[in-house]
Amino acid sequence: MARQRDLTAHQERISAATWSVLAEAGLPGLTLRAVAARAGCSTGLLLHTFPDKRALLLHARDLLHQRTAARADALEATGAAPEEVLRALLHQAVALGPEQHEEARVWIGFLAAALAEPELAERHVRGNRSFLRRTTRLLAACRLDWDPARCTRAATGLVALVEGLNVLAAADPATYSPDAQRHALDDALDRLVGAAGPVSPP
Amino acid sequence: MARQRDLTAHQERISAATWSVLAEAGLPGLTLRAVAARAGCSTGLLLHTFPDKRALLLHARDLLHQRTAARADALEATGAAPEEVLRALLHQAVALGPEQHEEARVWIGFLAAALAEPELAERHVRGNRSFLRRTTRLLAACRLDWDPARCTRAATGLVALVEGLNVLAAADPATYSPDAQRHALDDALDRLVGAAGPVSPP
DNA sequence: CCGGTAACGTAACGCTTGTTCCGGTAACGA
DNA sequence: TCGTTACCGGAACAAGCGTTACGTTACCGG
Repeated sequence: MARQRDLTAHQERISAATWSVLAEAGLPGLTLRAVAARAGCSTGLLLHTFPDKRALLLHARDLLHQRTAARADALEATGAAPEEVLRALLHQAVALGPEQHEEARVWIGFLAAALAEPELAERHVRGNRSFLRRTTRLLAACRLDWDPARCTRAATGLVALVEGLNVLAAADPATYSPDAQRHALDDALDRLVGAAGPVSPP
Repeated sequence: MARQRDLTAHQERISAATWSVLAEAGLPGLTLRAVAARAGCSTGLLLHTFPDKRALLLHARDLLHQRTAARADALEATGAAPEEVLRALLHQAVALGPEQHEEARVWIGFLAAALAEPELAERHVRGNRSFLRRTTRLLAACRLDWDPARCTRAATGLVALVEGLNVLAAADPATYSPDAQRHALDDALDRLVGAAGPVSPP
């Protein structure tokens, strides 16, 4: 036999390079050669790891979804009160630090690509609906007095607010500063699940 | 002398074709040949009307901003109460009908392109800040008891909500239906400027 | 230690892109 | 009516793209 490769490791490294290029150079700058240069390999390895560019994009998109879902699962697994989990979930979903900033840029790139690629659109819809379901579930746990329809409507507003902040902050971080985002998010949350404190005020 | 052209008409028609292609085929499908075909002319005319592709994009972007600004100005010129104007402004900014749906797709395309093109990013920032200023001004007229900082913060949340709804509805119109968007927007507005009625309830 | 095999880099291909250039054409003044 | 002049279409260009095919290299079994 002969040498054997670590296919999963290659996929991960190349997907990471895809994110990096997408965040930095945008959708038109996302070429196989740029990704290969960022990953420190040749275009040959790229197309030995993925059948074509579309598959590369899909895998990178799936990885983005898996990563955010894992973070959310970790938050829920802490066993904290639903109010806390909901607040933490939305706060970490918003673009505060430079790392989440890059993620927002990547997200926009994938979204723009999804408008023309049905397969990418399907991933986007699946991911966002998953986020919306999770938010609805947490909100319902906070407001036991609300019927499911009302929870869904309120959660829709929360998710839209979060994604709007992400999108706007990605393009104008000065106006949509971390403080401004936190305020906007907390204002909306306080209205729904009560004031800021983790437990009900005395 | 010889025949003379209507430069402005050409610019408008070509920019309209640019929107159409951008909304339908996305950013990667936006080629000069596709725009020319949609406008019913040759690529020669495109580059006699605009020096290059970048200038074409910038002009189309400016036109989008001008058009939304004109709609907003018209709303303010009606002389209605600021509560009504604010509500109407945000409702028409959200993607309800198919026409505004297409506009949202175009907006996403420009946004994604702006992440790599500084000149487009500048237009985006200018346009969004203008929208934010207008919202802040209207909100301040509704809530005379609030200080400017609070108005700015609340307006930031409103704008983010509107753009978030637009973005999400463009990719998943089933989940973010017109009804869902209206509810989310009215919920947020009712909290800030009082209940739904155009005038104060009896 | 060495053959053989799988993995990888490289170079080339065909295609499409943005852009340029020139020939034809339609309108205006005389 | 006719010549001139600006305008427009379409072919042609270089560059860059995704993709393919082939040669090289590095590893594992014997």
